[in-house]
Formats: sequence, C-alpha cells, structure tokens
Amino acid sequence: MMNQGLGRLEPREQLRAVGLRVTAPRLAVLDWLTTHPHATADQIAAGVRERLDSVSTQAIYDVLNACTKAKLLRRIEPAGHPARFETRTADNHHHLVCRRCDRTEDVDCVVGFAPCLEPSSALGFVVDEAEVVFWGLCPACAANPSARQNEETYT
Amino acid sequence: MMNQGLGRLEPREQLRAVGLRVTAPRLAVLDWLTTHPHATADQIAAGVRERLDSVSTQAIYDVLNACTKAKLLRRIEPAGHPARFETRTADNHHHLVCRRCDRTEDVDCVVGFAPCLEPSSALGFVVDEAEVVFWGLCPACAANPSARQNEETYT
DNA sequence: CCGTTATCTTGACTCATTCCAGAAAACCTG
DNA sequence: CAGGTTTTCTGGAATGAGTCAAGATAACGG
Repeated sequence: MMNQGLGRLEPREQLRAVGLRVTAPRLAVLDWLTTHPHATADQIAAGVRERLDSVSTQAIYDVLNACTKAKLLRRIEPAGHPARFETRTADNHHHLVCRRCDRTEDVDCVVGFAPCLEPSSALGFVVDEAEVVFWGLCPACAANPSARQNEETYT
Repeated sequence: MMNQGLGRLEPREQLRAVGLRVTAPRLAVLDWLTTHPHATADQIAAGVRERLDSVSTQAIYDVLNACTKAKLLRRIEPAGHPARFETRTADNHHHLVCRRCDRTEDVDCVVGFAPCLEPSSALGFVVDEAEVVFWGLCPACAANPSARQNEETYT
C-alpha cells in the first residue's frame, strides 16, 4: 500500500520506507534487479557477487523474500522455471515468456488494475489477482526454427 | 460434457487413441483423475495405490508425463505449489486458486479460444497460449478467516 | 507363443529453496 | 559513540518435487 513512488526512490530509501535495515546485500540485490528484471535467484547471486564478493546463497534468498514481502520486489514463477524477480511492483502487469529460451518480458495489464480480469464465474471465490502468462516464442526463437527446441508441442 | 472427442472415451480407449500401451498404472491414474481433478502427483499416487497396491513413484511420474505429452492430461503449476493434473484438455480454460487452502477450480476461458487474450503489446512474440490464474480465497476460507482449511479429502 | 520395445522398479541424484544455530552487523538509546 | 537489542548474514544440513539410469517386466503385433 502507498508504495507507488517507491519505485522511483534509491534502494536505500526504499528499504527505509518499508522499515527494513539497509545492508550491503540488500542494496546490491535491488540495484542489480533494476538493470536485470526477471532474473532468477541464481542469476541475482552471480550478479551481486561481482560487486560484493562473498554473499551467501541464503542471504540472497532472505533478501528476496524480505523485499517481496515488503512489496519492493515482485516474484513471478512461470511453470517449470525457477522464480524470477522484478522491481516493477506498483502495477499489475503481466508477462510474456518464450517457451524455448525463457526470455521474459513485461506486458501491460490487459485492463489496467487488479484483478484486471474477472473470471466468468468465480464460484464464490474472493478474487484479488488475475495472473496472466502469455506463452510463445520470442522473435529470435521464432525466426530460428532449426535450433533444438524442447518437448512441448504448440499446435 | 467436458471435452469433445477423447474426453468422452474410457481411459483404455483414450490410451489406444494416442498410441500408448494400456497398463494398469495408466488406467488407474486416468480413472482416478476423472473424479479428482487438480490433484498433485502425490495425491494421485496415494489414490492409485488404494486400488493397485504397489505402484512406484516413478511410474506415477512417467504416466503423468506420457499422458501430458499425449494431451490426455493437462498440467498446471500454480506458483508455489507442486504441479496439478486434470483430464479436461480440449479447451483452454483457466483456474481459480485459493491462497489459503489451495482449493483449485476451473473457470471457463474469458474469451473462448486460445490464446483467449491478446497481450496489449506482444513485442514480436508468437503467442500460442494465455495462461490465467485467479488468486483469492475460496468461500470457506473467506468465511472463516482464522481456522486453517484443508483441501477436499482424497480417499 | 515369441520377440520387440515400451513401461515399470529401485535407488541414486539434481535443483531450487528452506531450516537451523551461531556470528556479525544495523540501529535505537543514552 | 558505547551498549544493548534485534535483525540479518554465514555455513551447513535438510527438504520436496521431480528426473536419470540400468535392469526387470509386461504389452502387443506377428
């Protein structure tokens, strides 16, 4: 809540704004993610270690979990892939994922605000979010049908 | 009334129709899933073992993978949960998942045919599926915010 | 009934992630 | 800016879901 605007702050102020302590691993993770959206914990760890050598894997997960809970980060989990994280949290946007190379891109919410879509029949559920993943092939993979692709068949 | 074609056949005929051998584990998995949609591999194994004692865990996974590849089953993987399977494969419907008790229900496709939604901007991706998960609370959990609900019993 | 080949069994193994206990660092307080 | 709390980080073990591999078994076409 009331964190639109947080996205514009520096990592240090973002952390303060949500009551989290300012630590080197946290700053490095947030900073790395601003330039590498949709990175996995693994990729984030590798990136962070380039500038801060020696950060435990557990610290990476702790940072990601704390920031996700505080809504400084958003976690997405496309089926069959490890979780990915992004700093764009103020809106309810969706994702486009390449079935072949896993490239992931943002797409704006189809309607504009959560839950953004209404199920045709909610069966009494109180729905608060419509999560949408568009699956397909990115331009590069679509243009290069020769390279070996995974098992999934797309009619 | 579920899916045209294969969905109406008995498991035995479904397997033959897609060129898979008819085996006891396969029949039991398909049969059990018709009455327990959205079950996890674990739940399916438990259910199958009630009528066929001694089926290896690996066999369960093999059956699920073979049938999913052959499109007799569909796999869904809500973020943070193990994969779930269902026999309704002919249409592109979506799901409603309870954040508290994991209860999962089908909802018809918002538009009616795959990909069912168009991203506002596909960035050149060739999209073949729009996967939608509606997150919220099921009626029971919404009505009872304190107690921890459990899922339908698989016996 | 036989042979071929798909499928199942057993058991080790991977990967992503979490749990744990203790050490270190942040930040409130004086 | 020292002291005390409390949060966070480290290192290592552990978990859950699922896969891999090698050999045994069973389907099914002939």
